[in-house]
Amino acid sequence: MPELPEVEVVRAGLARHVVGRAIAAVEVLHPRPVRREPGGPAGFVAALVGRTVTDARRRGKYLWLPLDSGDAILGHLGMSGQMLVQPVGAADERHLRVRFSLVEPALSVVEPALSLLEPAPSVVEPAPSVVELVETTPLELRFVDQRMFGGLSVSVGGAELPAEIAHIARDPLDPQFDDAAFVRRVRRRSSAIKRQLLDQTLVSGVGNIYADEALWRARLHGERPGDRLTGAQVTELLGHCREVMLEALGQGGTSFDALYVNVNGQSGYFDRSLNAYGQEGRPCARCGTAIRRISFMNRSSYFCATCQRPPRNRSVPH
DNA sequence: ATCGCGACCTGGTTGC
DNA sequence: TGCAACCAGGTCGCGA
Repeated sequence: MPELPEVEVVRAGLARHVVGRAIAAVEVLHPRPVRREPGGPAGFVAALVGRTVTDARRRGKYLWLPLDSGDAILGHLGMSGQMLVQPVGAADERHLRVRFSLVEPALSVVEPALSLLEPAPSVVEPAPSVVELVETTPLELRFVDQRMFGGLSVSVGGAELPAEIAHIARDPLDPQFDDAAFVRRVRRRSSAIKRQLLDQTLVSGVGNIYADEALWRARLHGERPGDRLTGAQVTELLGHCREVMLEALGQGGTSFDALYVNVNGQSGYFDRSLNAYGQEGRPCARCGTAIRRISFMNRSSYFCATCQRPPRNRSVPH
């Protein structure tokens, strides 16, 4: 499930392979992923054809591609979304929903070396062989999404920050994230701490998996009310959110070098490094107690009942 | 205003 | 064997 680290890997891939290219054609193969588009599939296509992608940005789990028109393509991967960069002619994926045909911008055709002299600031300079492939092969950006919880839309004037996601908080890896304000807000609410971690208006990018992992590291049960936690506890928990997502990002980093931008590989993090999520019945890495699974917020929550004591003053069935 | 829940989706797995 | 129920869960919208 794409959470912040996986979405960031996708963003970096788009920054490398898509930014600077022009959109020659758009094909919407299923209407649902563009359901948020006021103009429907036709409006979506019309707003994009002929535009050039100027950047690849992210806030929380949302991605957007600013365009030379001042608009942006706003996207969310949902549960199963992928952004794939494929050569023209590659077989269609089973759940291909939207296809963008990308052409080289005129500048690169005339002066192919320019992009080498001016790499995007936040992107590691790609290996020469990759650059050659990218700049000589016609590409497609493909939105593939089996379950279609994800979506794409055109955000009018949204190049800097789409108005549609103005309510989404900064994420913990954003240098401008306000730790003190987060701690203050959490401690003002009686809502369960896990619910607050998943509230994208408080902190973005954290999903069910990294919430469980951060709570395990902090030795906190997800049903503990926020207003019953100390400032030190919330601060430590926030640090664990950062830590666990940075570790996952590090393990997903290998796909930065691939032309094939994939989020479904789950960054390799899932196979080895999870201490709580999905570990029902396995011994806790700290104390050996079997990890338990409970239903919370109509989701699964995994925790160690020894290290993460459930709150006492609540009528929680067990 | 805040809070919490159901709906939206598909396909793999489980249960009868 | 066949079919129904269940499960995965991010986000939105609605009702309390």
